[in-house]
Amino acid sequence: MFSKACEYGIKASIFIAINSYKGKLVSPKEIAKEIDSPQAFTAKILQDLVRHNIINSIKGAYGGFEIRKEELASIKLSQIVNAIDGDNIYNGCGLGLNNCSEEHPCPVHEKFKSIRDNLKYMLENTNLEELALDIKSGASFLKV
Amino acid sequence: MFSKACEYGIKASIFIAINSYKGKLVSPKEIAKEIDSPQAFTAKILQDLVRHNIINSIKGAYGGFEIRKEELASIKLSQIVNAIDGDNIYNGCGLGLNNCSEEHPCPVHEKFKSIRDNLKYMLENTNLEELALDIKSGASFLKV
DNA sequence: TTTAATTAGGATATTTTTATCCGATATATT
DNA sequence: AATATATCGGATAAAAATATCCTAATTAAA
Repeated sequence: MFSKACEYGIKASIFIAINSYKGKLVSPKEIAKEIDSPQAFTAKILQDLVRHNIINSIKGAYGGFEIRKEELASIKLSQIVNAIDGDNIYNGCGLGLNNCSEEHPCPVHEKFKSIRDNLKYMLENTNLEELALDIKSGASFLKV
Repeated sequence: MFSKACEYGIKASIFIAINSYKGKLVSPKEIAKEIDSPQAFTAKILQDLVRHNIINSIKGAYGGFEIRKEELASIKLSQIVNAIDGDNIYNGCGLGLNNCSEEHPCPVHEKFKSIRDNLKYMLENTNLEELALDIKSGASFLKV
């Protein structure tokens, strides 16, 4: 469904969100340990998220990554997915046709429509704050 | 969503299905042209589908690929997807956790559940015959 | 039985994705 | 100003996915 990079990006964002709640900055090292991902590769993804203005980086000593508290509830999963994988997963054709549309549909166009739309709706209506709260309460987990 | 190989596999199967209706065998060359895919790579995928008993090959002169007419309606998209990409797309965790479950869910487990289940249901309840009939009637298209 | 047509399959190449390494740059503290 | 601690970013490596090429094996027809 998503690329490895995107899976790491989502999990990293959630972990950063949890810590930003407490006002704590986190490093790629801590993140990679917590989400069980390769550290250097994860760092690249973090840079990508910074460039897309999804997370914030504080450079230099005592630096790290954070997400501004007031933005936690407004950052949607779709932003992270789109930043890393693009929008093909929820906007593209299921069989890879470039010009698939209602007027010129691929064989699975109708069958995929509701699935794709549900996915899109879900990604656009799930925010980081709710995901972070579930981790904090022990309702969900980032690894193992 | 699916790999390129899987997209080609689905489209190839549909094209073979259409021709098998008429009792006509088709070659990798014809298939690749019709679904707009690289020929040799497509041929590999066809071999894979043969090994999985989804399509049938007739070797030697005047040979080609076919699907037994009586099986057209019973071959499901899920079989093709599973043969080429495995079942991860509709059975695996959205964030790649190995042991994601109701008892130990990833952060998006609940949110993904209905999407994954709908996808699974759709793939398991869509057969090659209906897809082939839509192409034949001009209701859907394999390329461009 | 020879020939031509066709799938099977191994070897290899290319591209993309995933992953690692290291020096440059930035910055808070001493 | 010097130092220690971080992120940034370029170079490179490794693995996986995608794609190509060539020969072997098979088989219908002449």
